[in-house]
Amino acid sequence: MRYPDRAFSAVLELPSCRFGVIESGDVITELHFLAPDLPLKAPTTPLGERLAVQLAAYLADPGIQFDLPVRPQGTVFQRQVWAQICAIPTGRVRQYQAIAKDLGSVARAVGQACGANPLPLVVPCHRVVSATGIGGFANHTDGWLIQTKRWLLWHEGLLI
DNA sequence: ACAAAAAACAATT
DNA sequence: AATTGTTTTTTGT
Repeated sequence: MRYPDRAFSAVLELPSCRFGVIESGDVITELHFLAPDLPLKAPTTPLGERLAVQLAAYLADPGIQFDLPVRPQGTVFQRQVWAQICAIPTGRVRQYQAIAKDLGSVARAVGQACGANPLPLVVPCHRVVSATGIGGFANHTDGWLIQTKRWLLWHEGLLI
């Protein structure tokens, strides 16, 4: 997996892994799931602090919404997919197919756009699943990343 | 440096 | 195993 060259302004803790934050100026530009064995790093910026607070709130109650200044950058198609994903309410899932149909595209293209999502969790790409199973996560179909997707769905009451 | 071609991809039938 | 749409990487000029 390829990590960005810029440094994380904070590395927070999730039950199944770590969660890295990258910001530029006054907005968050990227979030990344990181391997569970990485060292934590306390937020060094007001924005990182704010995310840490909201993350803690989400861990306590999956119903809360993230409210952060973000700058999503991507192609037109990717932003359309991300907009569809943002429209999925907490505790609900949607299939790649369903989103593809709305956009006049195909499921596989939607999956690829999900993988390109720079703001996982805030843009809840974990709520998008395949027709036959759980689908992939962060460009993996197994390993601790997919475990993280399972955990998130479970946290929202969608899996046993 | 650019345009074209090929390959890759979180899927579905 | 064939196919889909989009993005990324490779190849040719």
